Amino acid sequence: MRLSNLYTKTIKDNPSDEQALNAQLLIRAGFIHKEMSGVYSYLPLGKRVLDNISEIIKKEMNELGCLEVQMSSLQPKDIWEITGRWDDKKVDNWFKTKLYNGQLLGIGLTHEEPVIDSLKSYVDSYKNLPIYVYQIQTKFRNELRAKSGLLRGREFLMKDLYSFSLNEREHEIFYNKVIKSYNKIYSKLGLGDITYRTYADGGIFSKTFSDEFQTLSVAGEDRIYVDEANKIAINDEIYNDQNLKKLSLDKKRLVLKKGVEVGNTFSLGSKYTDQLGLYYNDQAGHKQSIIMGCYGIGVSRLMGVIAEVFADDRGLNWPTTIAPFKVYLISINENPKSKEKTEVIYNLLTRKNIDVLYDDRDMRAGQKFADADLLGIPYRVVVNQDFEDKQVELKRRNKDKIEYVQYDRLESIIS
RNA sequence: CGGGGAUUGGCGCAGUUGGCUAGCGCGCCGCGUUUGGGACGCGGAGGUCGGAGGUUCGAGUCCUCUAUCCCCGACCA
Repeated sequence: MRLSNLYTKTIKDNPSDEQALNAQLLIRAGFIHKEMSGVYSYLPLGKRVLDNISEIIKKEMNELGCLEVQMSSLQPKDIWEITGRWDDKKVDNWFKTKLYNGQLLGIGLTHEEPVIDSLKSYVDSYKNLPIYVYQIQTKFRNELRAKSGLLRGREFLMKDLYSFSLNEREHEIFYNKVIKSYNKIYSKLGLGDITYRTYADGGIFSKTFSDEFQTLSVAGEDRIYVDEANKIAINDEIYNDQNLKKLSLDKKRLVLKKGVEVGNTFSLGSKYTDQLGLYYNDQAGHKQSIIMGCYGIGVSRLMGVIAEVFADDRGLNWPTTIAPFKVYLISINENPKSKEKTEVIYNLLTRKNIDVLYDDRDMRAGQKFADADLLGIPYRVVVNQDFEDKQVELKRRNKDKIEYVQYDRLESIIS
């Protein structure tokens, strides 16, 4: 993409209505636009990052044998009344609205009820199970207080997976596969070293523990006790001697840190499937309960966390796997010859499916460098008329070293 | 929802004890000089001060209400 085609532009001053680093940088760099508190639009650059994160997640989900769907955001209240979760006293962050005829609707904040309800049309035999369905969809939650930019919004993108298994044993097996898969996802996103599986409260979902995935960050609102050597943690909310013993955690190894919850997994048993009447017939023709699990990953929250933890004083710094573009291409000391060479490189890399952001604007070098840094593009390629034939300058966003390479070698270095 | 802070061109800010045509920086438009780390000069465009009501000869400045944003707390299946 040519930068001259991008309508967003960078700004030097931090917005006055944001304190959170992730929001400040993402707004300054033109990745997101704030619509209101806790609600952001994703602009061309931000949309690419969001899509890249989604793709990584999708790939892992599909490898687990999960099927992607997209459920509705508008929700009828009756199925939620069956489980008691329509009640504002039980679930206090619903957005609710109504049709002109007076019928009440909820705006989706999670999808256990509707996914179960829809499966009733298709599941009646043990032969139909297991079923794993997921979606990446915008969720709406009427938070009392939105905060921290993308970390806690009222409208956000989330991956939610629901599993339906024949029995507890099969559920456990799948549940553990999801945990592994989640670890893979966070590694690919560059967060592997600072993201911990964390024991947490099962909430109203279940009496047992749930698993959270917490990424260490000073911006986090969760307090977790981390066992670094064993790569495990426990949330402050369930931290007590009894639970430590139950989970066989060693108090002496635990260090208190702040984390951002970037994922969670729950074992739901047959609570919701029973309530909503989703059963299967076993081989003997007897009605059996279905064991359910639900598994979330905050996609837009991840974008905020990643922006936050990798940023430096010059701006964003995306991992190569999710950067909106791999290469920021600059031609300076513009003359016809170097411009021509830059065009050649742009076309070459683009043809090789490497995402290049070509800064073809008529601007001074300093501004282009500053923008390359602020946008956090992993590789910067500079063409200068003084360079010999095929030589270009290559610099990584997170390193100071500058190297000079032949441009036909770029592809192998970058990918 | 409790407490604290904020609201002045697109963005970031200043605006004395109420007083004259509401300033500055960034950005934007034009011309010229520049051109490897957010250049410089000259000339322009753009705001009625979040909203409503009130006090006053006179309100961006004072009072009341209200909206929105940020932070702390509570809450977060």
